[in-house]
Amino acid sequence: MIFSSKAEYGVRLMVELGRQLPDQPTSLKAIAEAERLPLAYLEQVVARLKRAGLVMSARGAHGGYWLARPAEEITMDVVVQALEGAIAPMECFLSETTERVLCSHMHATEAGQNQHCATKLLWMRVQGGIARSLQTTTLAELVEFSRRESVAAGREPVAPAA
Amino acid sequence: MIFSSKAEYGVRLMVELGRQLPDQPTSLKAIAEAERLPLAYLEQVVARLKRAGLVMSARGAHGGYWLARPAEEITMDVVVQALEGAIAPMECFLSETTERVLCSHMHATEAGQNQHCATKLLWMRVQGGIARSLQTTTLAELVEFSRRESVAAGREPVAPAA
DNA sequence: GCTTTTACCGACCCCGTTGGTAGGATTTCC
DNA sequence: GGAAATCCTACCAACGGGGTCGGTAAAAGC
Repeated sequence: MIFSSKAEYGVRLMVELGRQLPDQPTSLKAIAEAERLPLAYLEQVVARLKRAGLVMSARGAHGGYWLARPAEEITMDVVVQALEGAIAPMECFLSETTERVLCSHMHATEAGQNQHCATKLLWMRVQGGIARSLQTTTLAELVEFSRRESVAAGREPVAPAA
Repeated sequence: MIFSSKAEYGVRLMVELGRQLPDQPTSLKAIAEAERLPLAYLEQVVARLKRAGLVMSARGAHGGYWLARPAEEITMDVVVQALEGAIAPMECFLSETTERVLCSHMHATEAGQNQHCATKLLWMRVQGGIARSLQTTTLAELVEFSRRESVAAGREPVAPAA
């Protein structure tokens, strides 16, 4: 599998926040219940989003999380990167130090020369394909998609206080 | 990481076979030495390629493996699929029984209705991006790429018998 | 027919990551 | 002060990845 459950849960969490009024805190508990996800685990997930500056939070009673920017300005490559770390087709596409993706992908020959290994071309294309699809999708699109679905099902964004 | 070392090794193995004369067996040992890969592990990798009908083999002395079809007719989605199994962005994109990718990605609501979860749109796009890049790359391209590189480095395809 | 070379097969094993849980500390609102 | 929330760290079981090992079967050369 390409993405772990962290990506799945994190994206769903972001969508849920995108459905809310801006700048109004939503508690993790409400989101966990709405999405049927384990609260304690969601805490770890949302921590990554916070470190990446994608969400803001308020502690204490009536606290919670909200989007740091409008959903239109959040592209999914940033979200996924925050949740999964740099995504790359292969190990060697990662520079340990910078966590940035760059392709060395060489191996030494007997003559001591460096040579691009044959798979480089393929992994570059795959990586390009993924990056493009993530960069061209905004959180706002997913929120809109989600709204259409839930209107059809007659579901509220988050269980409102009864 | 998206692909495991099986994909990496397997692709390199296929490229190495693509560099050989057609229908002439090349031993795994030669390939393992040329690519500096563990022979015992390569055996497992090549077994997958064989099961998928991508390579053929002959046992005994002077035996080995060769491509079942010309490299021009082998697209990399088939190769990667053989090595890694069906690739999907998320667990739930896989049908257990068929190993074919199909997206149910629903979850039940309180009302008992099914609803596409919000991430579906995103994963679909990612999957499309990957599939396209794999389908539009042929083994022949990688072989050509590899030849250009090794000409520059003055390297032989596989160590010839001395 | 024996040896060598190869493909083929299955069991095993170490280790890092995943997907959590547990328990607490701290902050804020009422 | 108590309830509701975020925050933080440690821990843990299970799984998959990346191999190794040992052995068997077949084909070629002598």
